[in-house]
Amino acid sequence: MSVASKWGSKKQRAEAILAKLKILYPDATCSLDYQTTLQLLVATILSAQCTDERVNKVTPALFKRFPDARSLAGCDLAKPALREREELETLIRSTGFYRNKAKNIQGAARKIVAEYGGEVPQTMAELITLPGVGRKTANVVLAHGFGIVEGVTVDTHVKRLSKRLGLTEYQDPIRVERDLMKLLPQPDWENWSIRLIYHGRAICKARSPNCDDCQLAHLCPSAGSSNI
DNA sequence: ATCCCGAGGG
DNA sequence: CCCTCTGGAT
Repeated sequence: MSVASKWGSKKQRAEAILAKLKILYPDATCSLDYQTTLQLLVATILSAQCTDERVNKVTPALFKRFPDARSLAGCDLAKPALREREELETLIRSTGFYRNKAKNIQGAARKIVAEYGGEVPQTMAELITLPGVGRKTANVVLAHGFGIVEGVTVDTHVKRLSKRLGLTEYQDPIRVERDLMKLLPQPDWENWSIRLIYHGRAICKARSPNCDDCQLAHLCPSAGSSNI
């Protein structure tokens, strides 16, 4: 029996999954800790290939030492930039990829100071010109920082679960995003990602998905299968 | 396709 | 030991 005949159309199933997610995770929000949009941007860059829990362990000291774009850019310090970057690297070291992340955070901060008056720009086109900022990071900053939903945030969890749920065949995040944008109502794009991430962390884990405890199993073509 | 990178789980 | 964690640049 085909997936379509057993579960209805892809779009119907997507909306049924969305409705169930809203019940399962009614209060789901971005789990990164931050006070300003700049801090949200920095925390999101740090979250690459790293748990949010770990990011939240380093950001209190990080944001105390470097509270805004100007301080991250090194403009208000007499110290040479290299010394400053080493200090930044030390503060974020445990998040992994720390050399690239430090370089990107400082590069992004400098560009924000030089070209945007120290304020995080509010468009996708501008955000993705910042070093270390791709479409995923830009979507997070736009949605949570500015309330602008231009697309669906596709990270490792959203990609994995959307594929397991039979809503896309692709691996490429851009194509996954395009499929999800067609299947889901625009006002739900952002909360879809947040809730799917919660579900991915708690139940539909990358290595060993807990299909026995999954409230979406009746809507999932991969449930109980080893073919995932 | 490959590299960057540490920490935690199994 | 190997895999994964809210990726992005080359």
